[in-house]
Amino acid sequence: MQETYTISELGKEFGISTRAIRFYEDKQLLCPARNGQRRIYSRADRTRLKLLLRGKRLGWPLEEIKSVLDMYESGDQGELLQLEYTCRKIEESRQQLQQQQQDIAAALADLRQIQDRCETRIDRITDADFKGKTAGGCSS
Amino acid sequence: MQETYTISELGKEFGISTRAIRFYEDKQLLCPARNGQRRIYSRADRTRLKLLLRGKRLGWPLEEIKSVLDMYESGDQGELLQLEYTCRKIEESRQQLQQQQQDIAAALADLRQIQDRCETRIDRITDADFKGKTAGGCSS
DNA sequence: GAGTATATTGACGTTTACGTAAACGTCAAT
DNA sequence: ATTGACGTTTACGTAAACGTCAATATACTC
Repeated sequence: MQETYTISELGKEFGISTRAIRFYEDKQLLCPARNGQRRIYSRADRTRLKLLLRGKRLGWPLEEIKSVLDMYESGDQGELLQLEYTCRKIEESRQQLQQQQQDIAAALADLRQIQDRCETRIDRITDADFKGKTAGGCSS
Repeated sequence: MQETYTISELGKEFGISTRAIRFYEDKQLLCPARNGQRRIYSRADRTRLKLLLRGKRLGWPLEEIKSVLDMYESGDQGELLQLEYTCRKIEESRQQLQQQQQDIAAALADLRQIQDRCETRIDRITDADFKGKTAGGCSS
């Protein structure tokens, strides 16, 4: 594994644009070193980006991702008030995650049901050459 | 439980604005009955809205939520091609959901770690009146 | 040292998901 | 008959998260 990365390397690796990466920096989610103008990303920067994208997949807004990312660095230092604030934020995030877990479980269960009905129906059509009519739903 | 609902009833129940609900209708995610101008929501409409909001909590864009919602109604009827398309969409959604499950598990594990470090640190400060200095991270 | 590739900083455009305000209808209560 | 609560459409505004140029700088390479 490399020590440092260019912006386009990271872009390719994670399948995002360099514009996006610079945008994240603009919003203080990243702050890579510089060689003159050029940005140089350390392994830590890469990890931060990786975590950032995980947050995105979970549908979090960038600002929330930022505050969570900041916990990683403030978790073992800082003032008492800072720490307590961080702890509260963590609790919030946990509850949100647990809500999401339930939502996902429910959604997966629903999808399984639909899939079953769907496949049964396909079998019937392809096997017996059944015919039916379309109806219902939100007609356009 | 009621048979029908007004727009503001649903708004209150789910903690969203009536504007949002009308917007969802605009985007074809809902299509309630009407009494003249007034919208009348059935239990099925309410369920649709409930599922819609679950999708939102999972960070899905409205258009994707729409296509998933439409599966609920097209799962047991429609043409062969329609059904196969629906099946593919379901597979996609499932994979996304499973990715999210992993992300959440990882995020929860990370949070636990940070929380531990955080609490240990708080204990040290409050118990022994330790002092430290702030540093690191993305300085503003 | 001219060309090509990659980088940078602006500036403006775009899409999504609503908020907000205007201007009006309807019905019940006062 | 007017006040107030609720509803309607139409239209414009906005914040987030980038995309898309354009103009410019730096680096490699033949």
